[in-house]
Amino acid sequence: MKLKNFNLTVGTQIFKAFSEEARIRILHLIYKKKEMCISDLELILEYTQTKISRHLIYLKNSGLVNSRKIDQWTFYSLKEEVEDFSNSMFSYLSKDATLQKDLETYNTLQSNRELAANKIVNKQYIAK
Amino acid sequence: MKLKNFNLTVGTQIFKAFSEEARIRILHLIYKKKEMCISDLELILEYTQTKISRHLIYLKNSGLVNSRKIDQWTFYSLKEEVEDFSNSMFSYLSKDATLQKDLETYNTLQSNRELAANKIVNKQYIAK
DNA sequence: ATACAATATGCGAATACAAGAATATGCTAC
DNA sequence: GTAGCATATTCTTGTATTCGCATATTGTAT
Repeated sequence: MKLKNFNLTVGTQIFKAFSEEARIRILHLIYKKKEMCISDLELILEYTQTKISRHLIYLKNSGLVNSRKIDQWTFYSLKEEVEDFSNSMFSYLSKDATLQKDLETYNTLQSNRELAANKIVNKQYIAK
Repeated sequence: MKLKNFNLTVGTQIFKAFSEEARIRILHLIYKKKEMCISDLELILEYTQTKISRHLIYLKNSGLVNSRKIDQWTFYSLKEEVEDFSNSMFSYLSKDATLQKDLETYNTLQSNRELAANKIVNKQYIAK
């Protein structure tokens, strides 16, 4: 589903969201993994909790992500309307070393069962 | 021609360039009309000279535009490497009312021969 | 109730950005 | 040389961003 009115105002807001390294890395993981919580992003990106929390709130206020609580975790997911746009953007960035490494780090941590996502017993929670 | 290495660093820089209404409107006219000078942008967008000059220098430093002098005018054009990317971006924004109006204003001013582009006698100058 | 985990927020500091006014530069024409 | 035009730059002001630290909030487990 595409953004209905991608005008100047909405556009600048979305571009601004993508104009920060931390936000791109966060968005990228959300985009690839469908859902991410702060503590997992903390482990993967090695940012402080404050930093990640704030950027996620920024992204939520900008209308790029949704959030929902599962137990003590807040999971953030990409809004349907921006999936198409994000797809374009991340195809441009598909070769970036940092973003590739982030995905590898995710996989390693998941294999080692160190992610919060592993602690969710009922897998239906995670299923989109 | 595509950007060879559209990585995180280059990406955030380009996104930042697009995250400002004034810069988008300027870039859009450059994109559509191939070349624009400050005084023409001043007439069309009704921004101050300082504002336009600064944003153009910003865009040049960010590697999005080229510049060349013709007589007393400095003409700015899109860099080949970002044409593909700009094409995507402006297709998202193709329905925007402000951007459409800017093009109409350009046409009106050009018909009335009020643009600097009209004052260039030798049309070969403008031809890309 | 105490302790802990995940997340959010108030505060303060450093930095970056955007913009106008005035001025400077450089080029053209007379 | 003087005047005028197009553009760039300096100075300054106000505003926005980003971030860490410490603290608050909410929920869970014991």
